[in-house]
Amino acid sequence: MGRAPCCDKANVKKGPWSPEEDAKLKSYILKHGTGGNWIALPQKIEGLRRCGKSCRLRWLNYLRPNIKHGDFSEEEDNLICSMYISIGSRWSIIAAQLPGRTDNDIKNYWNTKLKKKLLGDQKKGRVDKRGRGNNPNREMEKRVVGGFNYLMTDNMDIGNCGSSSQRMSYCPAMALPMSTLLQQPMQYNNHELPHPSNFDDHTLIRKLLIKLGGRFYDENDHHAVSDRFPDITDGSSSRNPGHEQLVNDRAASPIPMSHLLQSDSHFTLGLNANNGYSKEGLEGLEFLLGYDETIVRDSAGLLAGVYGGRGGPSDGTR
DNA sequence: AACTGAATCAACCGCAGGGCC
DNA sequence: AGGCCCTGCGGTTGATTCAGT
Repeated sequence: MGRAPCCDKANVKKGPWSPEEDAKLKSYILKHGTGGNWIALPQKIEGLRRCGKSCRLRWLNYLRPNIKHGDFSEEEDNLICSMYISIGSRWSIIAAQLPGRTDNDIKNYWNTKLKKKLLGDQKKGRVDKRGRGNNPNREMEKRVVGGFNYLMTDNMDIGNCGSSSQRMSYCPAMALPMSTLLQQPMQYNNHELPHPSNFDDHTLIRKLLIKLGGRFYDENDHHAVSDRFPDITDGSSSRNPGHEQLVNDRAASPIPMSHLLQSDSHFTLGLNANNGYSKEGLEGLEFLLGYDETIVRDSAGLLAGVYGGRGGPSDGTR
């Protein structure tokens, strides 16, 4: 049983591409196109002993025209961070918003630089020879990211952001300036994984949640919409096309807080272990919020509700 | 200058999903 | 309906480069 290999592994070259290989692939594709079949492509190129998958990757990430390499701008940083917080590691979707950037580039950039920037520039804990391994930072990152992903992705139908034709595309109202995320760098004991109760930095995440949650309203609170949705009325975050329409749409139908707290609500995060939510997500969420169950429940439900999320069961797989 | 650990990034791998037969 | 094949995606690996001592 098992899947047939995509190519004859014994007869294909692996590893870095040589300039000659690049030239062959590039000139062929520019002349003839890919023919809609990457697997068959290498056989058509004289002297190119590469797997079709490898050709595709090389073309998409390096050879195709208008690829942008090198430093990311502050604008790009902001967009990547806010989109990561919004939709998680959907690199291809994020890349689609950054002309000339590839998903691989963005992924690498996030993993090597932005994540550290976002989480603060802590000293390293125990690491292996290659800087990987089981150290407190990585563990914390996993949990923080797990919490973010759970909050921001698992409970949201991001397809509700923007028009249906732009399903899975960037939701501009969710963009946060990098400065917001960085205003309170994380600090913790370098030598051991901090227990959530000692993890002072959840205040940063809370700030983030509060900022995001600011789009919510409590039906018992009769403040004007403009008080609860300042970014809608001050125009400060309207640099993205379509933003104004989107926030106006939201202002027209803010979600009552009571929806969050109904056990059968689409917007509620149940904390019952049997409800199917991923353990990893809940742990991350708890970690982020210092095991404050009320805040965990309210924030997750709130975020899910704000962004049209469905609090339905999830097995944690995609 | 040499060594070592950390950072970077290109490339690989396995899987999921969709299209086609 | 079900199996096969291909594409695209995200996670991971490993070679190379960089920086610190």
